[in-house]
Amino acid sequence: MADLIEVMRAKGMRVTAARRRIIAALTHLGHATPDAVAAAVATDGGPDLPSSTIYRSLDALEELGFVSHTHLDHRAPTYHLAAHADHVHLVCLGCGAIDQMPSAAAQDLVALMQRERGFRADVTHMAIHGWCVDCEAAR
Amino acid sequence: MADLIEVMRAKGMRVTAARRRIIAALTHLGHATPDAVAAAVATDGGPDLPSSTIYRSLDALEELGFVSHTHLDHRAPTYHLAAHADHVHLVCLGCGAIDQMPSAAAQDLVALMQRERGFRADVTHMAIHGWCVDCEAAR
DNA sequence: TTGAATGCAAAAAATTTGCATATTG
DNA sequence: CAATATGCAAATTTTTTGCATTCAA
Repeated sequence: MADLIEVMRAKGMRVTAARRRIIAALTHLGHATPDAVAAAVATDGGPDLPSSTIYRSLDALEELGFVSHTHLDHRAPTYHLAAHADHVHLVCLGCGAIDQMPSAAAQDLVALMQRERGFRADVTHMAIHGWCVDCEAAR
Repeated sequence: MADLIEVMRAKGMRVTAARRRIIAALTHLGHATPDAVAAAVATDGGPDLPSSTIYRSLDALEELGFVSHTHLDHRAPTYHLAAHADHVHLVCLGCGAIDQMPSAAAQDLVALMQRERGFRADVTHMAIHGWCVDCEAAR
């Protein structure tokens, strides 16, 4: 996190209280929707943050590369720190359960995309939808 | 599509004009946001469909398994017919370009998830984010 | 006939924007 | 001091819901 602060400054981006609190919330939550981030910072002792600040901060941090997001469920974008242990999400379409596997599981796919398309994929936190053992059995 | 109609009836689901038009729009468009579907049906000669009907129909068709959706970009869910040629989407975080590769490219990953977690993944139309050759070169 | 879907209007969510003010570097 | 970010209010955009009416089977 110390380096995150460094990079923010290096990029001319300001290290404000709001951003520190949002980063702290993400660190603590792991993954969170903008709404969940708002709820989290609301309980850290500081004043509530308007949603505009939440959105703008997440965007800024994402542009910087320290935060990214995926769509785990139907509607909400889920943000997380890039430094957060990287894994892919196995989202069950039946019960909604979310399992994880190390991103390395996708290394062959990544290599293939690189080789055939010159595409440098970021499969960190990628969401893969399907059916978990239990729901699959029930079908 | 004939079988789609059959299955709809078999499931006790009704084959209405609205649904036929929405299916036709998806067939024609390939991928489309609810908004794009609305725009498409608005030009097929019939009356405009209220967004509530668009949403409810897409949900119903998705539940049936004939339609599914992914999140290609930041905000909009993109729907497509399950029968639509299956591929994974390579979405560039830089320029937004969307390339495709056959879903088979992910077969190793699918096998791994199956083997280690009993998870039956549907990688059809899965979105993979990253950087295309050009944007990567520009970084 | 009768349950399923539609259409419409209104409500609820989610996200974005403008602008004056406060803060950071 | 100058540029950047915040806070707040308002506007957009997107999605959902209730309910009377219509339609498919």
